[in-house]
Amino acid sequence: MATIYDIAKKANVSAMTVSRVINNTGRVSEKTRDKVKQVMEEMRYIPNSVARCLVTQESKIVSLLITDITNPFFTTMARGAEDAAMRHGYRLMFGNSDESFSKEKDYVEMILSMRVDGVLFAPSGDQSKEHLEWLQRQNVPFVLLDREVPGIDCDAVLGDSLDGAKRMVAEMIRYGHRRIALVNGAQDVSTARERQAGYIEALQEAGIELDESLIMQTSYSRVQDLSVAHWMELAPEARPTAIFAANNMLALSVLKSVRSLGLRVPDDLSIACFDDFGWVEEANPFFSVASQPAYEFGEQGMQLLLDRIKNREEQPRQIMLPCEILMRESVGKV
Amino acid sequence: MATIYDIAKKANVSAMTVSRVINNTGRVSEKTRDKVKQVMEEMRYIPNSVARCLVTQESKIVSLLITDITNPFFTTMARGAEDAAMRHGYRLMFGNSDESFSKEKDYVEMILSMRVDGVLFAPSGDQSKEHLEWLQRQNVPFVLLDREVPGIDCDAVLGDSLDGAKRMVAEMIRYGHRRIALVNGAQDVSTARERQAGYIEALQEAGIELDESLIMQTSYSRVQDLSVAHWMELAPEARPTAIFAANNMLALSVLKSVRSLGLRVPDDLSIACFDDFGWVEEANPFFSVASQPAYEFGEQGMQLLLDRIKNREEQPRQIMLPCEILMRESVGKV
DNA sequence: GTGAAAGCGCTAACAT
DNA sequence: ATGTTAGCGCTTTCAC
Repeated sequence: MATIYDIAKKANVSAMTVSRVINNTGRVSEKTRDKVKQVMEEMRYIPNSVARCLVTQESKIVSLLITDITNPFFTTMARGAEDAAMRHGYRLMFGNSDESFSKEKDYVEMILSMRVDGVLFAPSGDQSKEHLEWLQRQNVPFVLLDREVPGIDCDAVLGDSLDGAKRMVAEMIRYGHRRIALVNGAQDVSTARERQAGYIEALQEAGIELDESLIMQTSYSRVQDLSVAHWMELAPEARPTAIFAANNMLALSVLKSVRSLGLRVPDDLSIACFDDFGWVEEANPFFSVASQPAYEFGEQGMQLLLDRIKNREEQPRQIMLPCEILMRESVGKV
Repeated sequence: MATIYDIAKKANVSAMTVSRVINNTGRVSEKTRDKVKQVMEEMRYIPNSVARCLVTQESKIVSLLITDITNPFFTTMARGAEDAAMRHGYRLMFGNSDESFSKEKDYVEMILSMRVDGVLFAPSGDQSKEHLEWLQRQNVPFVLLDREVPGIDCDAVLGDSLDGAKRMVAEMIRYGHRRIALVNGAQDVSTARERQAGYIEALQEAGIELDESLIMQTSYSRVQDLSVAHWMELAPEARPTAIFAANNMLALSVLKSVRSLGLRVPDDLSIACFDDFGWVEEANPFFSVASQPAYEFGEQGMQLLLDRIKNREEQPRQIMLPCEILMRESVGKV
């Protein structure tokens, strides 16, 4: 590939002049500029951002690390982050940790060694603290998305998981459900803890006694073999009439299991969950959800990150985005 | 951040020795190696891949450019590509062109200037030729995914769009449908042309006359305002009893429009489409689809790409992946 | 087994 | 308005 020296030689100027033309910096005469531009066209010159990054110490690239690229909540978030980055002249590099600590580590290593300017980080869990401290030590700005990490005080865009879960469960209670099961993500993820707390508060306020056996701890990632059979085989009075899933992927796993038992939703069992299904839900409104503004998560997170890159000394800012309770077909009255 | 010189100084060796330790290349005595490793730990050294890339002229990064990050077909493909890349010691950089020529151009520029080792490229349409020729001129290896581009002879992983569409439409005919509408992507995308050809062949073989007014040309990207009202308002004998959507996103748009008209699927109208919905469909089997092995698209595409990076002179290879017809609830018998 | 020198492609700082 | 020099952090080559 052509370098600025190739251009310089052919245009009879110095490399520095070529650099000035490329970056629109410093004074270059109209005539020289045109000549250089013409030669760049001819030789199909493309600036080497690797070399540029090495000297300027900035890449104009920010990284977005999400935990599940097949989850519409995260891909919609990615779209928001992408649009905001582009608007400000930054390029976005996606990474997908797949809810896995070790894949997350791989991506953090890549991010660090590539010297990106900042990271939008949806942590896989509390252990991500290690990775975040790594970023801090290397002085790489980051913003947490969707999930907090205990012990890390930083910029973040979070949803109100406690409130959302509480309101959704309260709504199910209003529909007449008294035995509501919870299928939760792993306890080392902040949103899972908060959604469980919201679930418990809603039950308490309705005077319903908490039944620990109706809580299933699993994982936000695609769970292939999730089964609710042990609940559905209970005696009628012990059997849950509704299940609250702590995220959308879990709701799909629950639905799969329910369907495989030959049961219908909502006739035999109601299902609600956190996070919606983006485009799918819009066309095929089925699940009752506590919906979070995914696009805004990405957009506002990117805004925080770019601010932080400009000014590293500011106080950390936390943004909490509200969620909306949408009751749809999947929850029936008892 | 620490450099190899910082390490070298502290370990009382030369930078070259540090480099040897990092890369496990050349002979370094046990003692020196241990010492260097220890200092690297202490100083939390992270290699600067930007500097390394500048000298070695390779980044060990490949790029995956998809056209819709919210489409499960492409995100599943991304997972396949990611897994295959990781297995071979490459990092993956995602890009999302959003079915837009100009966003695609931005990403191609970034890819070129970052000097990635290769590109897995799902083109936005025939005009992508310009971008691909750009890559060719700069000698960047690439593999086409899902869509061909006329005039570009290269490695590719494609689905059998013609066959899939033909079989799906034939199946709908077998269900008793005679008036089947087609909601298609843009004509400048190879899969849209082929799916239309398959649709037409199936009708011909069944002796059904083609009615041009039952073909709608739109775009694969999320179409907010797609309406099928003009068809549904036709006299009963002219009205389609089924709609074949050329991809999954279009099927959702169709469903949305159908629902807004107060019609039920499949009772009032049947819907089928190309590509399935991944995880959603698995739990909630509704759409009849011509399903493509999305994960394998990514996986095999990455394999082709890494082969190509190793050996640039080989003949171009094309892989055609079969698709599977899955009849589900959304198509009823007439 | 280890080190010194040169250079990857670019830009910042300082000439002219 | 344009050019020269130096150096970003690393590896390649060659010398010891």
